[in-house]
Amino acid sequence: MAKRVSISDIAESLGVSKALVSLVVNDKADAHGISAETQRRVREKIRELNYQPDLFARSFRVGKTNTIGLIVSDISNRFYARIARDIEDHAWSNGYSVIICSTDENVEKEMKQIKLLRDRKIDGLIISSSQDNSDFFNKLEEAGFPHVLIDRRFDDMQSANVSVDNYGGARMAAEHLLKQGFSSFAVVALSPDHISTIRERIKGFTDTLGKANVQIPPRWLISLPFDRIDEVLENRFQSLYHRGQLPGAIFTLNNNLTSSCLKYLTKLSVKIPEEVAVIGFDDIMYFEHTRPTVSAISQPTDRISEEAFTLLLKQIKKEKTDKRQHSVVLPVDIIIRESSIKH
Amino acid sequence: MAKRVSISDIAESLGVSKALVSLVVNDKADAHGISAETQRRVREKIRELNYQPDLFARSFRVGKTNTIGLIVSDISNRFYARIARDIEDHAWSNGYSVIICSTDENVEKEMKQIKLLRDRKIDGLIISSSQDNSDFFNKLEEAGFPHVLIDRRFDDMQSANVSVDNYGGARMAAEHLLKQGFSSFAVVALSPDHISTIRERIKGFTDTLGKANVQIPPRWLISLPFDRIDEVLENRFQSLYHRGQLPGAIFTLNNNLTSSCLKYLTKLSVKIPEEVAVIGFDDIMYFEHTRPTVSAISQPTDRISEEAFTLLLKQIKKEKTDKRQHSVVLPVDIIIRESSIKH
DNA sequence: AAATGATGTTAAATCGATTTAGGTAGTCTA
DNA sequence: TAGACTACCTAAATCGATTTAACATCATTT
Repeated sequence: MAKRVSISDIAESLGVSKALVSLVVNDKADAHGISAETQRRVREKIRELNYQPDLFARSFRVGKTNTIGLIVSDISNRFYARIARDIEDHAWSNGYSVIICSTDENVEKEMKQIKLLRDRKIDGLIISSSQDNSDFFNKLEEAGFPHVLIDRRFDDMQSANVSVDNYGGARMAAEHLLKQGFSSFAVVALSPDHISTIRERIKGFTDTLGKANVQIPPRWLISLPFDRIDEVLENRFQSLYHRGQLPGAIFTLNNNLTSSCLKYLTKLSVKIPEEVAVIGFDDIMYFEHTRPTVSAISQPTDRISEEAFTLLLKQIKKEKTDKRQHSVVLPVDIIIRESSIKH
Repeated sequence: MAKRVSISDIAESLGVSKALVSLVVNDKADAHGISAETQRRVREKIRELNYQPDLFARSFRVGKTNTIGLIVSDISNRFYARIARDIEDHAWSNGYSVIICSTDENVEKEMKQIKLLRDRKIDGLIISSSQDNSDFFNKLEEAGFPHVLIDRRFDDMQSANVSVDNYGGARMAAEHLLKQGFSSFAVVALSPDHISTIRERIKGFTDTLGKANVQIPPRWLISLPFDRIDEVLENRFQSLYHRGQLPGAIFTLNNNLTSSCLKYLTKLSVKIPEEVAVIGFDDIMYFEHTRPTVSAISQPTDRISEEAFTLLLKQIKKEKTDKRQHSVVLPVDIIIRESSIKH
């Protein structure tokens, strides 16, 4: 394995200083009055020896790695997979690489990952956090570390953040179901109940039902632990089914939960939407093709990624930003398909 | 933003050398006969000043970054998303981070990404390559750079690699369709036709049909450009449909293609499987819930990830490996659902 | 002829660690 | 008491770049 050519090799073989070579490489030669002829010779030698600057060494020196971190609960979830892809694209076209971490909704793991990423000297972080308050990120903000929270938010939050109108989306879902004439409702949620998206979606839904004087009884507020969604949901559905206590309509709080509901209702031969209607938060392509096709609140993943990356880049480049543009809330759409149409 | 505590700060405040502190930090103190008392003082000071070694500087010095690269055509494709997640898990539990890149089947982009990742001094690379020959990777192998090819393979390949039995899977699909009594067949493939998975799947399918004296006419060999799958497929289906030339059964070569077929056949109100049957390579969870449910050849993504990471780690750790264990081919399963059952 | 200015270049510090070949002081042996 | 040995510790090189202050030359001005 031939040793790599370093800046010293160029300098020595040309009888000039490393400084000069560095200046040429970084296009600062003119500004430092290096003669055109010398620059030519350096460039020629660089080509001749196939010198490629060691980005790692440079990063070490200048303290910038051109790498950002992306932390989400699970990169294989379609919602986050799409966001990851979009962010990767934006990163790539701006010369950044992205390190991806999945937390499994585990706060401790998330903390370790953030620590590791900072040790690795990433330039910035985009994160959908599982934490239950903003303390940590407020500290990060104070420390001036570039970061953008996506998807989930906190109440007294200083950090830049991009989220969607969860409350509004849930309200649309509720209004739609009410208009269809359903009268009993269940919510299938995720169990760390401090997560803002979950809270807001539940609130949007129940508030709207409340206005129509509809309450959701506790047995229909189903909250599933992240790592045992399937198992627990199947049990709950079974027991509700056998007691004849299935609701008229179910609002599921993310695409995984929607899929699981589909799966276990189907397994019980419960007809959707005739016996139980379903509408979910977060739309994915497959809901167009399932049996029945599934109604969902669709989130603009591409815009989330774009806004988040833009906000992050501004912080990294230390551009002055208006704190009011710091917090972006994007609109959602309701996509009505068969699963929520009253028979 | 308070400056970080460095090893010199510890050394100075204690009146010892940086070397000593480093030895203590790296648990090499005993081996170097540093007295227990001194070690205690160092550790105490480290705690007191909350010193955290700069991993980046360390990486620079020792030439290991504890970072690996993962390059695939599209991280938002469910197949790769799952693999990414699994690899990330293995990496995390072994102290590695992973940088993810999507190539969009663009060889030039792939080359640039590899170059960038190597510049960033990743310790190893797992890649599903879009290249059309093994030259580049053979060079990489010669250079001793740790890497594992996944999913796609090359003929005269030196590099470690993990793939599945594409030929066998395609044969199963063909045999199944023949047994169902279908007599005319189309293949929906991806257009860079040098990709091994595509080639092997086509060959496995056509070979098997050939043995039953069935040929596929050119109009039913549909090859779609990666970036315009939907657009082109819709056109092809429309023209076939209007000329009454739809085949009895379609074999689609990956989960995206399967989804697209579903979409555009449905759009034309073509009944699956009554008018056209469908079976796809690569199973995803949703195929259990689509209308109709979709038959597919299922790949063991978890084992692909596991084998790939294991092989990579061995190379990174420079463990002697038997070249015969260098090339892993995993078995696939056929999952028969409604879409391929003859009416 | 001295001062000033312009032009082109470099020495050396620096980033924060790791590593290796020694050095010192005290004790023990012959 | 010289030499060897032990126990502890350190100086300095190194990884590969960037950056800044300063230094030669030589030409021009006063």
